[in-house]
Amino acid sequence: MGTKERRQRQFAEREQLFLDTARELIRENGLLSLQMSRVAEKGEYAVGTLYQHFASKEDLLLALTTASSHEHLALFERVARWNASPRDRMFAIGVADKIFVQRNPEHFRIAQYALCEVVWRAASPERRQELIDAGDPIADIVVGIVNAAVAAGDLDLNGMSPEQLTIGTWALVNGTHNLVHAEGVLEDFDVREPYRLMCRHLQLLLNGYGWRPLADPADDQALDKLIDRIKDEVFHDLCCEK
Amino acid sequence: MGTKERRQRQFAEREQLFLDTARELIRENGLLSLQMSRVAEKGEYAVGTLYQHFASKEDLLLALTTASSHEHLALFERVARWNASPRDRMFAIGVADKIFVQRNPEHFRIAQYALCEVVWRAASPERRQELIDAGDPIADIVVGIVNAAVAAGDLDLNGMSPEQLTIGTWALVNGTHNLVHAEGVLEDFDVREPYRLMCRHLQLLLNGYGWRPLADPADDQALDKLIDRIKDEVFHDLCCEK
DNA sequence: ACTGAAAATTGAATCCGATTCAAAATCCGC
DNA sequence: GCGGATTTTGAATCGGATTCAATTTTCAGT
Repeated sequence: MGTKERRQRQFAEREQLFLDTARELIRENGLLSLQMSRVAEKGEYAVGTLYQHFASKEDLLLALTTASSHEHLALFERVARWNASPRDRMFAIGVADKIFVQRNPEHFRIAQYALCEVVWRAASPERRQELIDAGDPIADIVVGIVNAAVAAGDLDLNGMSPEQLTIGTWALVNGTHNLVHAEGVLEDFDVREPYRLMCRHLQLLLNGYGWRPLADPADDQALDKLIDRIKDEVFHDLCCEK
Repeated sequence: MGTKERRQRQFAEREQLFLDTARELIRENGLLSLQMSRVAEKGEYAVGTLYQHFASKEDLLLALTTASSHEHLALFERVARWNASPRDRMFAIGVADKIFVQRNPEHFRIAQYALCEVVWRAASPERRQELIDAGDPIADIVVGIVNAAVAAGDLDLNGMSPEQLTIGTWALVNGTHNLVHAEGVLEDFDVREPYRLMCRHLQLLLNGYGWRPLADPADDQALDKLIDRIKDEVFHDLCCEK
């Protein structure tokens, strides 16, 4: 009597297929030319079937964003499980973020669009809730590390809540992502290593919170060693690049 | 023989009318339900006439963003002309930004959407260039103040260029704007005074660059006095709020 | 004031792609 | 193998952006 279960499984598999197909089409042709009929065609189903899964194009876009967020969370969870000092884990969050961007190069373009009023409002409440729910545990992990850092005496929040610090750094990180992924605007604009700049500014922010400096900024070797250690201990199976 | 000139003037006036009308419709009904036919109707022209001005809906959205950016620039130019220390002028930039947001409450929602790949790519190259050009002088003013601050010994860039510092702070400011203006996502999320948080983080950043603290953070009165002075000397005709 | 070519304006018709839904195909317990 | 339930299909519909032929207005020349 496993019929129902099999059907559910097949349904879930097909949803994944559609998500992968859409992502591939976006990667190939850009978000602008994404068409529901093409997603269906490339997935080798009729449009009606695609609409069994996603009530609208907007729902599909939110679902894509949510799926990426789950991958994002999975990376952060490795860090949360990593048995290391808050200082090292906070740095590992940065490494995780970088790996996430590498593995989901289109995520921020899609997310930026999906969160715009026009797309957000057009999507169904259920999909919106899913996306909200996907973000919470990601923030929770960062807040947890901040709390651990405070407990370890690495950080002095000076009356501010861990959530506030997290939101503030999120604003910086997200602003940088948007800057980097802004389509075209910056074509002729020399943004030199914006992520390195972001790291520096994060460091300055954290220093402002009494964070013990991670490493002597001039000591690149110590930094590289830490990054290698994180890649080795936390993301060993994901870091193919040398 | 001023016929041509008059026609050009009338054309420009009508363009302004359409922009105002569109902004009003967005304020009333949201970006999602903006329709070209409604803009034309509310402006009391036929759609064809609207299309004389804007090649597409996307062009209209970029034009709206560009127009707001010009207002943004006008506020910053007051600061640039203000005869005060770099430190005070940098603070005045913050005040200018706040006034801008108050006077253009829908700007960031529109801009966030306009810069998404989908809208950006669909717009005409001319409109895109206009928007890019509108942003440059805004950044230049901030860079100029940063340079003045370095010259005055208020700021130690430590090898970083003023442009880089400006981009980094832009990422923080813009990330905060996006956070605050994100539609709906944060409905049930307690973002306590995100702008105050941003100011604090900006302060920390600038401190990290050796910026002499603006004021004793505990000395609210000195801060309020400075803000009052800025409103009085720079924005006297705009600050209606008590 | 009148005329006709040029410029501006109009809005009905077109187009495109998202979405629907009645029909056809498939599944599954008997 | 049957028949009702479920799933899939894709042609038809729909909504809104965009076009463009027809109409109206403008205005220099008379």
